[in-house]
Amino acid sequence: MNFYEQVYTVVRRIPRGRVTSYGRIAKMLGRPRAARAVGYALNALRDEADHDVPWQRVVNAAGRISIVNREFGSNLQAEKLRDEGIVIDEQLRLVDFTAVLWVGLDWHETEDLIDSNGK
DNA sequence: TTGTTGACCCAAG
DNA sequence: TCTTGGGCCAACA
Repeated sequence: MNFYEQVYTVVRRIPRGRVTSYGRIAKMLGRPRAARAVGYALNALRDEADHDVPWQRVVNAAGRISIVNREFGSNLQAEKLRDEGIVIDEQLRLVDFTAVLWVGLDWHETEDLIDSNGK
């Protein structure tokens, strides 16, 4: 199981209507400083036609959406999150970030998850 | 092997 | 608030 797959495994555990951050995911995987790599992994999803990873539930540590659309005034990630009931303002900030934040799993639990799921 | 590039993070100012 | 700078990790040429 490579790093990307580990990231996806954790992201799939995020409940609907909740969010977490790149850094937290990295921490769950036992790599507290690999946040950038998590973003890189999610970026790679765009090329995969068929996946069930709720990438929209991952934002940066400040509770803001990091993906920039060239199209003015709309943002795919914001739309998806609003569909789940999350309130986002015009500047792509999650209004109630702390309330919807998914604290996630500790390293130990994540390890088990990856083991049982991995090949 | 080296350098560059990100959907990042955090501390300062 | 916002901008900077330094630090980090993984993929890729």
